[in-house]
Amino acid sequence: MDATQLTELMGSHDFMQLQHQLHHNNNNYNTDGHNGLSSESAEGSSRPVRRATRRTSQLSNNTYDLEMTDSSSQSDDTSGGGGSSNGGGSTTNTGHPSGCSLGGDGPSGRGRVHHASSGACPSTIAPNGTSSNSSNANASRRRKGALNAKERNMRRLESNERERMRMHSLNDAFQSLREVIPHVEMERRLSKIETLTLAKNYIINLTHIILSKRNEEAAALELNSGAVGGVLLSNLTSESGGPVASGIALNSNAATLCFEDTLASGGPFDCALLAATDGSLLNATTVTASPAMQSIQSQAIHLQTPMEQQQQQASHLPHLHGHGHLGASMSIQSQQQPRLIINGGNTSVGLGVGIGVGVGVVNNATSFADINDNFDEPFREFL
DNA sequence: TAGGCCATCTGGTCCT
DNA sequence: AGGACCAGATGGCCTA
Repeated sequence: MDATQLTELMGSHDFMQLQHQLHHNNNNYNTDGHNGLSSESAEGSSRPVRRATRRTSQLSNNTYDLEMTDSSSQSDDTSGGGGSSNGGGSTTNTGHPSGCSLGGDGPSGRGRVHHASSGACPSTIAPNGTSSNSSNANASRRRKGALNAKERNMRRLESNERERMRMHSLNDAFQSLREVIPHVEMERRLSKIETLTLAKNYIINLTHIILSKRNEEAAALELNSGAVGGVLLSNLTSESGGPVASGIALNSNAATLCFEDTLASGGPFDCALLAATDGSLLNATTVTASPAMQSIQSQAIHLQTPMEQQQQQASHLPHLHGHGHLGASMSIQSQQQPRLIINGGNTSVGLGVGIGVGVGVVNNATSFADINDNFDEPFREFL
C-alpha cells in the first residue's frame, strides 16, 4: 500500500477492504517514547524514529539569557517570526513577520473570529521591525515592557513549554485515533492529514451502517441503486441451516451487513442483506455463521479490540470537546455499540468488490440523501 | 535536491 | 492576568 493507493482509498471512503490489516495496527507503526507512542515497534518505520530526539524538553537547550536586561531583544521582538534559537528559530529576518502569510492569503478562516482591528498579521511593519498595530497591542507591549527581561524570558519559556505539552497532547490524540481507525497496513504510520481523512470517512461509513441497522428495509431501498455500505460475507447459512437466499449470501454480488451478536459462538447474526449488484432487493434476515465463516473470523476486522484499547486509553486521552463528529465517534465507540464485524468472506473480492460495493455509499451520495441531513441522528443518543 | 512531514518557537487573540 | 488556542516561520529528517 503506497501513498497513492492510500489517497485513493481515502478518496473513495473505503474502509471495508481492510481485513487482515487492523490487527497489525498496534504493532507495525513505529513509535517513540517521546511522543506518547509505544516504543516497542520502532523498527520498520522511519518517520517516528527520526522524531525520537525531538520530543524533549527544550528548556535545557534554550539559549535564552535569563539574566538579559535588554528589553529590545529576543522574545520582546514582536515583529520577528520565530526568533527562537532552537527549532523554530529564525536567524535571518525574512521580512515577513510572524502571523503574515507570504502569499498574502490573509486570514485562513480557521480558528476564532478576529476583530477587524486585530489579527496575527500587523497592518504595517515599521522599518525597525516594530508593528504599528492597534493601540491595544501597543498598550500590551508597554505592559510587557514594564516587566524586566528576565521575567519576560521566563514567561516565554513557560509558554513554550505549555505549547509543547499542548502539541504533545494533540499528537497523543492523533495516535489514539490512528489506533482505532481501520486502515491498510503501511510501512510508515499515517500522517496527521491521513488520519483525519480516514477518521472522517470511517465515521461516515459507521453512520451509514447505523442508519441501515435502524431501518434495514428503508436502507435497502436506498441501497438498491447499487451503493452498498456493507461488506461481503459468504459461506453464511440460514438459521435453519440451509443456505441463505441461495445466490445472495453465497453470491459475491450480494452485500451483507452483519452486526455481531455471537460471532465467536457461531450463533445467529442480525444481518441486513442489502442489495445485490444486479439491483435486486434483499431482505433482512437472521443467519448463522457456518463453520467456514467461523474459521475466517480470526481474519475479520474486529473493531472490538481497538475499541477496548481505546477504552483503556480513555483516561489518557486529552479532553475532547463534545461537539463535532469526532466527538460523536468517540462517544459511540466508548459505548461499544454497535459492534461491527467487518469481514470479507471471499478474499478474491476483498479489494475490487470492497471498493466498488462495500464502500460506494459515500461516493453515491444520491443514494443517501438523508445522510447529510441527518448525519448526527444516529449519534444523538450518545451525546 | 525538492518536497513532505513534523516539532518547535513565537506573538497575537480569545477565553476564563 | 494568565492560560489556551491559533497560525506563521523555521529547520531537521526522510524519501523519491
